[in-house]
Amino acid sequence: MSKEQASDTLARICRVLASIPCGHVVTYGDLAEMAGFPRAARLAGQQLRKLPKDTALPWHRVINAQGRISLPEPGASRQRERLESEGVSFLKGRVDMAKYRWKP
DNA sequence: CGGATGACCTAAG
DNA sequence: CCTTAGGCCATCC
Repeated sequence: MSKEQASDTLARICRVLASIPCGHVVTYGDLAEMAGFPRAARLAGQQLRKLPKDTALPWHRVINAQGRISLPEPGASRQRERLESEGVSFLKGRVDMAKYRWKP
């Protein structure tokens, strides 16, 4: 794979990421699929890991299919705070997917 | 070029 | 609810 493609992959992920509405969430699998990479959930995480910590993109709106934070501390706390601050509540450590999952 | 890697997913015990 | 096992995919090294 050339560098060009790798860079484009991140660009695609970011494009979708930026389109996620405030107060909603998507799974890694969804993000990958919407970016054009069906079944490449792990790729989504790998790409998100590249984002600078001060990015303006809503990286916090991405969680795993179980509705749980899939990020090691201290990131997990920061993600949860951001989500709660925009209206996404947690119950038993999980997000109510049926209610907050964004599906266009 | 080929195995290792990871912010994953699902089913099953 | 926790653990194991198998599958997946592009990128990394």
